[in-house]
Amino acid sequence: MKATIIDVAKEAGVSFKTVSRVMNGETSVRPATKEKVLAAAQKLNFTVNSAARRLRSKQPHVVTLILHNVSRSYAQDAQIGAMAGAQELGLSLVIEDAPDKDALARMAADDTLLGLILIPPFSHDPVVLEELDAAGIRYMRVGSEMDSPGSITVGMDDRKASREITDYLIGLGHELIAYICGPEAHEVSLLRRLGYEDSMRASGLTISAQMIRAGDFSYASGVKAAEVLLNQDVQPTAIVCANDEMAAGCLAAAYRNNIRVPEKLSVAGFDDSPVARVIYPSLTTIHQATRDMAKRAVILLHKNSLDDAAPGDVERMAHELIIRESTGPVPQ
Amino acid sequence: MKATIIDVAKEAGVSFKTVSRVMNGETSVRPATKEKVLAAAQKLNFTVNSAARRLRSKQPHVVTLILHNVSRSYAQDAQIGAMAGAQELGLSLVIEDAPDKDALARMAADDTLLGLILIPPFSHDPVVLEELDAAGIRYMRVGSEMDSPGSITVGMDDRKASREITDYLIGLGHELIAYICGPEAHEVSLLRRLGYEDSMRASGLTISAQMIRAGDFSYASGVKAAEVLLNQDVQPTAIVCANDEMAAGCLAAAYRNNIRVPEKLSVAGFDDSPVARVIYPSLTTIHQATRDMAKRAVILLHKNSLDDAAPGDVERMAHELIIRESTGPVPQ
DNA sequence: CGCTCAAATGACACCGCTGTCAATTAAAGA
DNA sequence: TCTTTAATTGACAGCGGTGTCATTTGAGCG
Repeated sequence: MKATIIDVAKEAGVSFKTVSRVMNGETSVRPATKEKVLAAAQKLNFTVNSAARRLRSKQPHVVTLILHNVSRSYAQDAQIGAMAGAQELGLSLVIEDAPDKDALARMAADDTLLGLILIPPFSHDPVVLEELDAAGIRYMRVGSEMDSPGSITVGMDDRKASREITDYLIGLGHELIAYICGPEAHEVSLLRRLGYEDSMRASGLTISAQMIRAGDFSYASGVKAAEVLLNQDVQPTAIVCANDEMAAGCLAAAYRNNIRVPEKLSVAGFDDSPVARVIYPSLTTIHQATRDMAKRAVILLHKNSLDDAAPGDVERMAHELIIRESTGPVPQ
Repeated sequence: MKATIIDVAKEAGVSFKTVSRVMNGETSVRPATKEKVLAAAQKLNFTVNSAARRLRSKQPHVVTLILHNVSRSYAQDAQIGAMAGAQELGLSLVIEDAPDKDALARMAADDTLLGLILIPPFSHDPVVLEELDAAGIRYMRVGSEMDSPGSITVGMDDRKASREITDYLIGLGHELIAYICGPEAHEVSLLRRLGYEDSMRASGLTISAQMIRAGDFSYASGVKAAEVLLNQDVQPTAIVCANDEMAAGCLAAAYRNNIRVPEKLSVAGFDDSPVARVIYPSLTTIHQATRDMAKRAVILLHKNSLDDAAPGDVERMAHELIIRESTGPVPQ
C-alpha cells in the first residue's frame, strides 16, 4: 500500500497540511519542520498522488503538442522530448493535429490546459500565433526566432550554425559553394541561408544567384536542385543543404552523375537526423538538439505558468558541427 | 466551467450515481434511463474527470514502455504508437529504461501500474519474462513470436515477410542470394533468416553457409558483412538484409567496391525505416507497422486487465512488401 | 390483486490532496 | 516581562467521481 500524506504527517509528528506545504515547496515552513517531513517522506517512500492533487487544485496540467507531419524526424524528436519533459513534471502530454477554430475554442475554455508547444511551421506562422493570442492560449515555440508578443522561444542559432558549416567548407579550400534552401514558408530556411551568405561574404566570396537553389526539405527536392547545380556551366565543388534529407538527395544526384563524394564534391547537411549516419558517405552536418529543445519548452511552459516569465525571450540551445565523410578538401 | 456528473444528473433527472453507472458502461441501467443520461451528457458536453475517477477507483492506469536504445527508429515508433494508444484510453504512458531488480520490485508494488509494453530485445528475453512473471507484473509483447505463459504478443509474421522478399528476388531471376542476419539474441533475427531459407528451399536453390553472414542490425555491421560477400570467390547477385540499416551498409560497401545497385547487385532491407526512402538507391523492404503494433499492445493490455484474455496469444499485423530502386533483374 | 424477488436506482461515505481561514507559536518591540 | 505582530501550523471542507449497501421499482406469479 502506498503511503499517503497522512502517514507522513504521523511519522513526522506534524499535521498533514504541513506535509502538503512541504511537498509543494511553500516557503512558510520552518527549516527544521521541513527537514523532519522530508525525512519521514523519504522513509515511507512517499510521492504525492497526482490524481488527488489534480482533482483538488485546479491548476492546469495538460500540455498539448501541435504536430502536423508526424513522420518527420524532427516532429518525432519533438514528441519524444516533450514527453520526457511532461513525465518529469508530472504533466500530461496530448498530441494534436493542426487544430481548427473549433478545437481552439475548446482549448481556450479548457482550464486544465497549461499551454501549447509549437514546432515549425506553426511556431512562426503569424496567423496561428495571432489566433492563439486572441484566444488567450499560452504557448511555447520551439525552433523559431521570430518575435511574438508574450511568447518565449526555445531554439538554436540557425544562422550562426549555418555560417559555421559554410566556414568549415571554406576552410577546406572551397570557393564555389552552392546552397539548397528550405521552403520559404519556414523561418529557419531564411536564417540558414543568411548564415551561408554571412560566411561567404565574410570570406570575400561571391554569392551568386546561380548557386542558390530552392528546395522544400524533401529528398526529392534535394535531388532536383542538385541535378541542376551539377549540370550547369559553373559547377560547385561543395553544396550546403538546409537539411539532411536534401543532402541525401544531393548524394543521390551526385551518384547518378558519376561525381564522387567527397573527392569531387563535398555535401553538407543540417539537423543530424538519423539518416546522416547511415548513408554513404555519412553526412557532415549540424547537430541540433530537438529533443532537448522540446523538453525545455515544456519545462518553461510550466515555470512560466507559475511566475510569468519575461515575454518575447529566446532561449538558445547549443548546436554542434559534426564532421563526417561527405566533405573533403577542394578537388585540385 | 466544465460540467460535472451532478450537472448531468440534474439535467437527466436521475441520481448522480446512475450517471456514473452509465459512464462506466455498467449493465444494470434501464435502456430508457441510459438514453436520457447520454442525451444530457451530450448536451452539457460532459466528459468524466479522470483525476477524480483515478483517485476513487483504484484501477491501474499507468502503462510503462520499456526501452533500451531510444534512438533506434523502431523504438521511436513504438513510443509514438504506445502514446497514441494511451491517449486514446486515457491512460498515462511512462517510459523507462531497462529496469533493474529494484525497479521491478517497485513496479510489482505499484498498484497504479496496468502493465508493461515490451519491445525487442526484452520482449523475447526469457530472463526478463521470467522475472516479470515471478513478480506478477502484467506485460504485453510487441514483435515477438516466442510463446510465454500468460502473455500476449502483437507482432507480424517475420518469417513469412522475409520469405516474401526473397521470393521477389528469386522472381527477378536471382539465384545467388546472400543473407545478412540480425544479432542472434534477437528472436526476429532467427525468424527472418528462416524465412529466407524457406524461400530458397522452396525454389530449389542451395543455401550456402558462405552466403549467410552475421550482422547486428547496425550500419557498420552491414558494411562489414557486405565487404566480405562482395570479395569472396562466389559473389551474390542479391543480398537480403535483416533490417534497413544493414542494407544501407550494403549500399555503402557496394559503392566503395564500384558495384552498381541495382544493375549489378540487388539489395533488400526490412522495416521500412525512414532511411529506406532517402537513400540512393531507395530500398526495397518490408513495411512493418510498428506504431500500430505498439498502440494495439496498449489497447490489449487495457482490455486484458478487464476481462482476462486468453494467454499465449499472438495477434498478427499485416506487413507489406515495398518495392523501390535497390532491387532489379539479375545481371546477365 | 397482493406478494415475491430480482433488477434498477439512490444515499452516503470517502479516495488523497489543496484552499481557506482560524489557532498557535515565536520574534520583536515596549 | 508583557504585548503586538508576523510567521508557522492546524482544523476542516470539498474537489468529482466510485464503492457499498439500502431502498425502490416492476415483472412474474399464485
